[in-house]
Amino acid sequence: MPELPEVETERRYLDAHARHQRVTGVRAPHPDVLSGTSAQSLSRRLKGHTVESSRRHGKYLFAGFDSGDWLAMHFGMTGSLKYYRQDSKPAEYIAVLLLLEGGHDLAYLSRRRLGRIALITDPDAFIAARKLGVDALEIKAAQFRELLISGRAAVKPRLMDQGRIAGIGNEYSDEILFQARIHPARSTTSLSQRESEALYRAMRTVLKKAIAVRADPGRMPSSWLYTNRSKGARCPVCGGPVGTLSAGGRTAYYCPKCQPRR
DNA sequence: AGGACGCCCTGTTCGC
DNA sequence: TGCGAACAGGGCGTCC
Repeated sequence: MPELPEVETERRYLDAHARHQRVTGVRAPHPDVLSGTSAQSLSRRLKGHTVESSRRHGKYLFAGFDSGDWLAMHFGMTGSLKYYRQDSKPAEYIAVLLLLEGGHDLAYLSRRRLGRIALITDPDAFIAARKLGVDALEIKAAQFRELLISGRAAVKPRLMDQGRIAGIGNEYSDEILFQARIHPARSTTSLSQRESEALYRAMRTVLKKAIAVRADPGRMPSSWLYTNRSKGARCPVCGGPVGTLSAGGRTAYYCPKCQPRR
C-alpha cells in the first residue's frame, strides 16, 4: 500500500519524468478523487504551466507548478503515477490525467478510488490544516520518543497515527515492530528508553531500505516480515508461525516468539 | 484522548 | 465447482 516509501518512490518518478513539462490539458475519468476542484477548474489553472518541483510529507505528494499552484496527492490504498506516450495503450484505472506538451501523459491511477487530489497554493498550510505530524524520516530521536510515548495507546496504532508521525501505515508498522522485536499491542507508556531507541532505529532502517529498493515487494530483504504477511506464513527469523491481531481496526502481523508481549 | 466501528471502493481470497 | 461473503486498508466521521 502507498505508505512513505511508495509515495517517495512516486515523487522520484514524478521528478524523473514530468519535470519541466508543460500541461496542455486535464482529464478526469473519475472526478470523485478530486477534492474541492473539478477537471475544468484544474484545466483552467494548470494549462500552459510546467511542473517544476515536488515535495512529500508523510503519505502526501505535492507537485509544484511554475504558477505557484500545487497538486496535493494522496494515493489511498491503490494509487500510483504512470507516465506514458499518448499513442501507446492507455493505463488502466486512470482517475485523473495530465496531458503534457511532449506527447506524453501523466496519469494518476486509482483502482479503488480511495485516493484524493486537491489543488492548493501552499503545501505547508495544507499540512497544518490536515493536522499532519512530523514526517517519519525528518523526525529526530528525542522528538520521536516524546510523540511515541505521550498519552496512552498501543504502540502499533501510535506508529500509524498520522497526526503525530506521518508516513507509516499498516504494513511498515508491522515491519518496524518486527525488527525492533516489540509486540504490536504493547502500551507506549511501557516502552523503555532502549525500546523506543530500537523502534526509532528500525523505523529509519526499514523506510530507507524500502525507498532504496523503490518499494518493490520483490526486492525487500528476505529477512523481513514484509513478504510473510499472510495466513499460515512463517517467521523469517525463527521459523515459527506468524500471528495476527486486530489493532486500530487493522490486522497486525507479528511473530509471537520474536515479539513477546513482555 | 483513545479506541471500536462503519463507510468509502473494488479486486482477491475464503468458506460453505 | 461456484457463488456470495469477507477481507484488504488509509482516512475520516461518529459514538462511547
